[in-house]
Formats: sequence, C-alpha cells, structure tokens
Amino acid sequence: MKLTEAEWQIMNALWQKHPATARDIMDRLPAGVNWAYTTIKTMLTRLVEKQAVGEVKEGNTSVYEPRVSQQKARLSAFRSLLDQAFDGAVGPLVHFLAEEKQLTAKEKAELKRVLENEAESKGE
Amino acid sequence: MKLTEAEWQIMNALWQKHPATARDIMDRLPAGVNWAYTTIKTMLTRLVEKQAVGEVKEGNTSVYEPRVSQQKARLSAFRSLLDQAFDGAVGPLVHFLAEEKQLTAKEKAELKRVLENEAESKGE
DNA sequence: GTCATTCTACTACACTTGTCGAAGCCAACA
DNA sequence: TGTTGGCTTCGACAAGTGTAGTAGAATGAC
Repeated sequence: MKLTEAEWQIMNALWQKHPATARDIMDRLPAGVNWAYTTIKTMLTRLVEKQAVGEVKEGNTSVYEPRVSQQKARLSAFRSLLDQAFDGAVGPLVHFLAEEKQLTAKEKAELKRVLENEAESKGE
Repeated sequence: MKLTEAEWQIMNALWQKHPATARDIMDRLPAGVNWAYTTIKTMLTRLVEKQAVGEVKEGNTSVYEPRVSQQKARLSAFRSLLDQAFDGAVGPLVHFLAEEKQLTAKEKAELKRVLENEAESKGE
C-alpha cells in the first residue's frame, strides 16, 4: 500500500477521527493545504479504489473509514525509505540519525529503553 | 532535493564510486534492475537538470559526479518521511520503531548496538 | 412548490515518472 | 575505407499525480 504525498494528507486527517465525510476531512486538513472540495473527493475516490479507504453511503452523503491502519502505512513507508535510501537496513539509518544529530539524547534514551523493555518482556 | 525512486537507484550506484560513466552505473545497478542504457542516460540527464549530478565530457563520453552528498539526500528523504507519516517529529518514529513487531529481532539488536556505541564513542 | 445549498459523478488537463527506440557521430579495426 | 560498436541527443508514450470545474440530483428553508 503505497500512498502518495497528497494521499497521506487525506489519510492523516482520516485517521485522526473516523468515520468522516469529505467535508470533515476538508476541515481537518492542516492549515496551508487549501484544496477544493472536489480535490478531496477525487483523492478519496482514488483511495477507495486502492482499498486504503472504505466508503459507505449514508443518505446522500459518503462516509469514509480507513481500511489500512496508520501503523501499517507507516511501516510500508518506513520500509520504502530504508530500501531506497539506507541499503535496506536499520543500521545505516540509526547511524545516520546519530550523525545527523536528528536524535536528541532524550530520544536515544527513549529508544533504548523501549528496546530493552521489549527484549525483557518479550519472553511472554 | 527530492529524488524519485528510480533516481535513487542511479544515485546509489553513483555514490558507490565516482566519477562514473553511464555504463559504469549500469553495471553497478542492483541485480533485478535491468534498465536499457538509454533509460539510465535519461535519468542522468534529469539528475543533471536537477543539479543533483554534475556532468563532464571526456572525449566522446560523459562522466558523472554526484553533486549532492548521500548524507544530504538521506536527510531530505528522512525529513519527508517524518513530515508525511510521523507528524514531523522524531518522537512518533521512535515510538513506532519500538512498537513495530515487524522489525526483526536482529534489527532491534542492531538498533540497540548502534545506540550504545554512539553513546560511548560519541561523548565529544 | 421553489430556491439555495451541498453532494455526487464525470471529465479534464498539465506535469512528473518510468521506460525506451531511433538515428546520428566517431574511433578502431579488417 | 567501409563496418562495428559504443556514445550521444531527441523524441515519445503510457501511467500516475495534483488539482479542479461542471452538471445534475437531493435536501432543507421558506
């Protein structure tokens, strides 16, 4: 499930709260994204075709629901980035993050902590 | 500097070793990417237009050189991912990484290892 | 009932991206 | 010197993307 940039905007709005109508989504789009109503409808139609979103008619109006979880979409985007730009491995990415100082000490600590918890509690 | 998927392939090959000719790049493309020679040339032309790559004629043949560092390209791709899919913050990403069961144990171990090494050697 | 509002369904259209093919230019070799 | 093989530049074309307008149907307010 590959989403385009514009589609991410829609999905982000939809994940925020759903089900939602096209108009709901329109209102929730980040300031700065001023798309025409029909643009949003077009996006939604395409997302429905892609099965990323479900559509149910309620009276005259369509109501939409995500069909792929944010988690799944994130995973897919993350994997793509990894494959494309980081030799498909987490190592180079982490390395990069560290080098680039993109991770604050706090974030590193958090990441480590969560990973460790995982390792321990993972016995289940 | 936004690179497309195909462009990443080219750039990856070019960063590997440069300067390089189109043919060099062709040979270095990952198995499975079997592009016609002219496809590669097209990509290179577009990359030159975009100023991601420099081109110098050597006799009859063009020799190419990256003009954006891998580091920079990675940063840009990383930022895009963050903005698009992780609310623009590293926090959610770290969280995701930890939650994500799709990461293999190996990848997690790698994460931890790199973080630890960083913490130690990166005292500067 | 009629009008304004609001949906929906269709259509459109320029730009980008992924992939070449064709045709011409040049150096080296039989 | 004519042929071969590699290089180059141009042009092309189908799909995918971003962005929206239009027309017609349904709904709610007088």
